[in-house]
Amino acid sequence: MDMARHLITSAIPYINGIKHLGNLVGSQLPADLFARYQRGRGHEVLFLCATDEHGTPAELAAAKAGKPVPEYCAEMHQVQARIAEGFGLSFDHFGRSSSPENHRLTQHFAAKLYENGLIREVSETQMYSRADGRFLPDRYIEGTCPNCGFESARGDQCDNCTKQLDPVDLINPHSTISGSTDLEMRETKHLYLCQSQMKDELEAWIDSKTDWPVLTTSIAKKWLNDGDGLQDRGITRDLDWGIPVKRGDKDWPGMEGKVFYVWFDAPIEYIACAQEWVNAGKGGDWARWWRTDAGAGDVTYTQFMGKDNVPFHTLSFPATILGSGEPWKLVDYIKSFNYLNYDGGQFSTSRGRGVFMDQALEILPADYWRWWLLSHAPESSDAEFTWENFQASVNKDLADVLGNFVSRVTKFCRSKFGEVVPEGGAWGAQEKSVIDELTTRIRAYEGHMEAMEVRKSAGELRAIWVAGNEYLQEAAPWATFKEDPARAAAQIRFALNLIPLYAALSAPFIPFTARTMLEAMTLDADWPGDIAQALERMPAGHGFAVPDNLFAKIADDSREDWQQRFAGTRD
RNA sequence: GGGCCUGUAGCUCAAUGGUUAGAGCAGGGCGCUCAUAACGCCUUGGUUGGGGGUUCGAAUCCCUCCGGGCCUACCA
Repeated sequence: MDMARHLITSAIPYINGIKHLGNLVGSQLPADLFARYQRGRGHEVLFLCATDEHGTPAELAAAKAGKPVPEYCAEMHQVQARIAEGFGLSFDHFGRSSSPENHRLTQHFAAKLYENGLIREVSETQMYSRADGRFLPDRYIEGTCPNCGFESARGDQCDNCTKQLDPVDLINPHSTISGSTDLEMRETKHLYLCQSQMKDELEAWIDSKTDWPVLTTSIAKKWLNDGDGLQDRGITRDLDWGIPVKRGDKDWPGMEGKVFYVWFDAPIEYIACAQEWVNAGKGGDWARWWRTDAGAGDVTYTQFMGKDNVPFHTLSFPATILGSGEPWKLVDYIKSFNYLNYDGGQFSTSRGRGVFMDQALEILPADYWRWWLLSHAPESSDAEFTWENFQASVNKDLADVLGNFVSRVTKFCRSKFGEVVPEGGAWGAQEKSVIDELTTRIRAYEGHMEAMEVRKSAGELRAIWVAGNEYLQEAAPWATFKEDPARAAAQIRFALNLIPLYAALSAPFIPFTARTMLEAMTLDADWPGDIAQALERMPAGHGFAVPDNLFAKIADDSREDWQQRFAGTRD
């Protein structure tokens, strides 16, 4: 097989707090699924993610925690890194958008864009809060809606009547941070990225991507063509914490004290993260992944993200890369996801509603979550987490279909032949028939995984597990053992060999369990090419151990407890 | 307001305009006894949100109405 090279990035999670299961299934988890699959197929993979650390919310969260921003971010990065590890997210590097590498690279891109005439200065007025000592983004200002009278209307939009607002329109405006009404419109100068100049180029590029998910292209087209078309975008902010506005390593006259906007520097971190990966001693050459003049021409680059991130990845970031005039690698495929809702509503951090990543790992192993989330990934529309559905899927798919299969095979063998692959007999028509079915299904599974059809992949994998139980029922080694022990030995040898096969195929979904299965069989993972051959990996005499039950069922009591615990404070 | 997505079995979801709309779960029946009372086989269940249209043929394309969701450029 040709060795391909896959660059894979997950949308980088914001530093402000621990993410919920909806965030996880929208980017990091499917990205990990794809990365593990491509590695399993023997391809070269660079899988990158990072924390997105700049912006107003980070500064406010640090202030609330009573810590300097750099310290707060460093701590939260560690927290997120540990949780990611707990979920088995197999990043080659988990970087930080505040890294020195990203500072240099972001300033470099700004210089190139400036040289190419794609940056202009704009003088504008923005709401300034004297009490808070800072400019406030529109949504940090609340007041009474001039249209409907709603008293908690945000400066960008009224949550009650959904009309778009300008903060100056609000009646009795005040800061949501301090409550202060001491606000004024103050003049400030900012840099804008001239995306509008690149509209045609971007549109032609989007149009060429006919295989992208509708969700991705429809959002991109909307931004390209809505109203007056693609608008130039401010890429600087008046904040303390961020990447100082410079042209390369030179000062930018008139922009002292300002930083780049987080949505300018965050995607650049995808590249800087590869440099961090090298500087951390994990890799030798980042350019062969990112520079088409240094070998990245044969790289396939895939991005994973929730739908809210699509405009930045389809338009702003490509504009940055193309506008630089340098040979950077552009994304080849953007896989986007809808949202996961929680039990009839949205996940809510402020109301403590829904399950967050740290809590999930406290109550159940990562594979339980990975399986449910991936097999219900919100691909075609928003999806919904309910505890009943979660309980049913985990108990049926994992415990009954896969876990019990491994249990019944290994325990039967131990009681009749000992913990060693039995000798005798040969495969017949039944085994041939199973090999044919598995071959068909595994090739279909590979097709779905290549296409990043997550739910279809999960469905096919489950059918592959079911085939093992069907075989046992038909072969009935417990019956043949009485008449023809050699035949039973061949049957159980065949069934035992399904275990490492299943482990290899299942590893992208449930890596921890897959490892347990392989360790019990004392084998390494090996992606099956020829299935008949793959089922000869454990010959007669090969020792194994009966593993503990792979999955515990979720009891009704536990489910009800969790349902209560994570319901949050409703209204 | 505008745009996009979505509505299919009790539940979660499939189905390049082409046989009788399919899976899993749940429900019912039978079988098996190796296994975590697990597994296998069979089976009930549909006016594809409503109405109209195009077509030899519509879940699929068009119009309209109803419901759900998302986005709408200063949260990230």
